Amino acid sequence: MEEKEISQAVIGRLPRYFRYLGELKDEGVERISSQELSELMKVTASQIRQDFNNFGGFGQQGYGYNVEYLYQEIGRILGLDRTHRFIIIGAGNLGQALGGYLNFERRGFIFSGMFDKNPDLVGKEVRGIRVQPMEEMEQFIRDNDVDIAVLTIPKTSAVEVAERLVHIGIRAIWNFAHVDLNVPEGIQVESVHLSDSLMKLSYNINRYLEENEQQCEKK
Amino acid sequence: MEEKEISQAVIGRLPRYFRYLGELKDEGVERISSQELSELMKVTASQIRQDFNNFGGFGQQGYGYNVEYLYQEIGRILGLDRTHRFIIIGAGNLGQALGGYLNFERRGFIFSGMFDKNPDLVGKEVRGIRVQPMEEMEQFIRDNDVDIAVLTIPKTSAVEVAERLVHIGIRAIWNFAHVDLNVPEGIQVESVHLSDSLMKLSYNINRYLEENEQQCEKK
DNA sequence: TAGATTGTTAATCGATTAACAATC
DNA sequence: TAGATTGTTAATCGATTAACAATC
Repeated sequence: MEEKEISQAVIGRLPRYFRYLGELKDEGVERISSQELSELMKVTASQIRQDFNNFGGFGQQGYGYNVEYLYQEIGRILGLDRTHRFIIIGAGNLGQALGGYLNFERRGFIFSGMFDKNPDLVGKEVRGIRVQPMEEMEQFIRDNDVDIAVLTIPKTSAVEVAERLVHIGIRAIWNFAHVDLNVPEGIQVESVHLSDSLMKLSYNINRYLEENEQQCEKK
Repeated sequence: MEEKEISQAVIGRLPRYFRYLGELKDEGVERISSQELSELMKVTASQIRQDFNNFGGFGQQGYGYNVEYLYQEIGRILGLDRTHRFIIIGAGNLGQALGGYLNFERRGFIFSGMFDKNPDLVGKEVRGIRVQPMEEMEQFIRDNDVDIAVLTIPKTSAVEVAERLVHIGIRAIWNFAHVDLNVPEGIQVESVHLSDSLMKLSYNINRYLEENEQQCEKK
């Protein structure tokens, strides 16, 4: 039974489909064609159909796709029908921001614990969760069936904490530290490198400026 | 004078090169070959050479690349030799986290102003910057030569605020709201969709679980 | 000069788009 | 049945990798 591997390019587009379908659903739209969806999302209808057909036929010839059904199926593919318990390591502003973000809860991501090595932050509460010292992390993960650890700590400590997480058998790491984490196969890492994102923006600003300067010179 | 357009795939890799080269530089490494760098970064040497050669020849046959020089050149390509003034719109935890992030300053991104529509937050200070009411945004952008607006507000207000920013002639938007912003050509938008990132993680966790379940069944 | 390693061209691979037969 | 639109195969495009001549 050979399962074809789905490319990460496709996976990366699923959340966006999910978002648009959720909005359509909320607006009471019942059916949509790949053509209509393509105009809304500014991608090709071909790509939409190809993407969905990686997972089986969700549509019906002559009709299109049922919004509610497709929404649910994509949610299921993304694993949003299961619950995932997560802890946040690093109780600074970013950690607090993520802990307070209620939309995660709606998608089955349960904020279960928070840790910090700074004694001043220990004991503080974020959305009903008390910040604990780092020493209690391993025990807490074991006792509370934690799937995901969110790293909102500086890169200097991130590597070391990641090693502890791997050792205790964490399933996934959502990494906000500005460093690449090397973990064994089977442990999932998703990194959000904010400054990389900002640098890309900077490049595109300046590229645009330069193009315009050239055009002015031509005149 | 036909300028070849650099693909966003390449641009997206530049910040990572920049980061590794910065670390090598700090460690006092003087020269590095594409082969060595490829082992460090876990990409192919071929890709590294191709990427760099989009911008001209930075290396020397038989020698490799000078770390310091390459680091500077990539920084320049990314526009990090210029300063960019940014304001943060939305003074919640995420906005405060970004405002407090000192590393941006080191790269030439100057935190200049902060705005919120909530009167309770107006007047509060984040790293010496006073939160102002939304009404003052346009005047502030005009007076302070602001390049980038960072949106850390809910999606409901993000679309409306983005329109105001476009109207006043902002150059770039760094968007953390969970919505796609449609802006005219020439205004740069870089979106960080945190829940999309979390959903990708969720997919990969569950994919791995399912693969293992299948393997168990086989036995 | 000999060895190393780039810059660059050519080959391969994968992802996107186009086309259309299948079918609701 | 006729029209619409999917699912899927084939064509195209772009990105990655391999190979090697140029050259430091």
